[in-house]
Amino acid sequence: MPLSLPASDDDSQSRTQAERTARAETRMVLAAIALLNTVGIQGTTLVAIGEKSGYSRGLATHHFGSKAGLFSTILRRLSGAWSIELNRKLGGKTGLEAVEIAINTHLAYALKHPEYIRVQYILWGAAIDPASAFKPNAAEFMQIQRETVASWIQGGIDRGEIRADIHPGHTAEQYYGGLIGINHQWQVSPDFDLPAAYADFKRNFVRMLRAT
Amino acid sequence: MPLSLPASDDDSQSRTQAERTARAETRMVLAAIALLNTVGIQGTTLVAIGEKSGYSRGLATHHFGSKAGLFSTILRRLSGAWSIELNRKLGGKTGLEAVEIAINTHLAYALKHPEYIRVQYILWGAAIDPASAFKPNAAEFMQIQRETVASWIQGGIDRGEIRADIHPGHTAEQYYGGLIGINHQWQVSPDFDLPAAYADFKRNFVRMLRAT
DNA sequence: ATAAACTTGCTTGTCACTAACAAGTTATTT
DNA sequence: AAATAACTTGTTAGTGACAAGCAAGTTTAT
Repeated sequence: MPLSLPASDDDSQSRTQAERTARAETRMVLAAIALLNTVGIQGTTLVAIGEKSGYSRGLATHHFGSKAGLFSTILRRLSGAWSIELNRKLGGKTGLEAVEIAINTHLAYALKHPEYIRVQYILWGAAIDPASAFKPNAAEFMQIQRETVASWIQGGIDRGEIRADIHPGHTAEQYYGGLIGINHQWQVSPDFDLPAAYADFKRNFVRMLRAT
Repeated sequence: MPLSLPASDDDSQSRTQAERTARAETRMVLAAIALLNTVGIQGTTLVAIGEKSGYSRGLATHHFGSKAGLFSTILRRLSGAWSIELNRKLGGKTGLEAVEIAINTHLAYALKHPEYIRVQYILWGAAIDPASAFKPNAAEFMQIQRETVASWIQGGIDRGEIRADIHPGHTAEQYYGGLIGINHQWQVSPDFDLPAAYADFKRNFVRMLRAT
């Protein structure tokens, strides 16, 4: 499920129902991402999404059911696009190498697609809210990511390149916590030096893992 | 500016204007904290705050000007209460000891006042939004906290107990990032083991700092 | 093959609720 | 008692959500 529209997105050509729906959803998701980046959650109204994407004011509500449903869909799409990118760069590697590649890919992705990362953190931030309907969504994604990281670490331990006294699960939490915290500060503080923070984090984290 | 009301908060007694205003603000802030913990940002309406705190539906708007003004006030109050607590525990210490005390105090505070920490992270989460009016508020608080942490680290370097090749500013970012990330995961994942994550973080962070 | 019957996608109408402002009322101060 | 500050009530534009209707696409019967 790619995030962008097909290259030739010509209007006024016949489509099957499935294509029509997919096209409408993608266009609305893209409109919502653009709106979230400029006018935030409050400003991203269901009416504005429908109209900005070339449909009626009612379609977003009809299609996503609710504003929370829309955000849930966006998070799923963004997570999917990120997973594809990461796996492409990883190529099945594990251990220290996987950790380093993952951190590098995180930074590169944040610099290449800041509008995606920004939306991801806007929505993750909103997911903390007790009434957030897409909290399970965010929690599940993090859970899966943590388990992936833990498996890399376990692989490194098995191969002897990562210290044996490290707990993969807890360490994956530290890994993800570090990334979340760095990105959070970046989003809030306009002059935050993201590359420097990533470099520091990578150096410290790898040094902590490495077997002596 | 304490977060709670004075011990004897008797009704129907004469007050000065300043007392009246302060009492109203504190009662509304407490009502808002309770509402944020249960029904979230959307559910925390200005009408509900006024009525829950024993006033009219219009007072919250009148007093805070806007919903963002209310949240800004809450963040200022929470930050103030936290700073007092931290300085009480620190007693002017710096270096490795200060870092360890600060992390311990963070955990203890989160366990003792989860409703305060929760609101802090709900609002910090909302501060990521591009349209957030209290983003400067959150950014300033983090900035000050980072500078404080950097000064502890500098003190430790001067005394030779912290490695000299460490950059205090960048390391303070890593410190705060770690804490933010841990708390974020705790807020989103109900079964997250906060004490274990704090223990891990403290061990790794201190080991990274310590001069060999 | 084609047209009617049906299904699904999309639009318009409507309603309860909210933030915000303005104007009025009550409490404190001088 | 006049003036000022705190608080309340009246009102409005705008939002999310739902319901009913319309149009495009798909299936089935002849």
